[in-house]
Amino acid sequence: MAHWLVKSEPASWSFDDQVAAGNAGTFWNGVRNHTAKQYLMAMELGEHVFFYHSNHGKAIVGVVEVIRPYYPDETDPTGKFGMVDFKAVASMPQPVALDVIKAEPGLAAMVLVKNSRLSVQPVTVEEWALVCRMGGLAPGL
DNA sequence: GCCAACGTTGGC
DNA sequence: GCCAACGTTGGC
Repeated sequence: MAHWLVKSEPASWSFDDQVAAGNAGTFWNGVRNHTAKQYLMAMELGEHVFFYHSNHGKAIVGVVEVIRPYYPDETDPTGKFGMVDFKAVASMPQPVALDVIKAEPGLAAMVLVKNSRLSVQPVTVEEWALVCRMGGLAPGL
């Protein structure tokens, strides 16, 4: 099972919005970048994904689960990009802020640190476990 | 197919 | 609100 991280501007779509969508979940789109698309396409059913708030927030605030793998996004006029469906799984008891991530040597290689503009990114098993621990979340998630 | 110009993202 | 980094576009 691979792990991932997606970014969302909370003013347009926040983790609270995701939680409000309940177990039925909802689509997550807005990817207009081919690298991000590659990762989005690689997501499999049941995989877990960190939910990061960019700009206002700048913290990993929760975990979502892939409940429907990649499918076309009809709102994309170019027809090139697709989306997945997520449902909220857990919110971080203690959100893990970007400056804390940057200060943690074990997370220095995170894509979030190295390529801050990529909106969908892979997370290694080690990074996943460490961020969960820092956020006060059970590592099994 | 190269590369300059432009647009967008996102941290500060 | 500014600006650096990066992706994309389009002229050649």
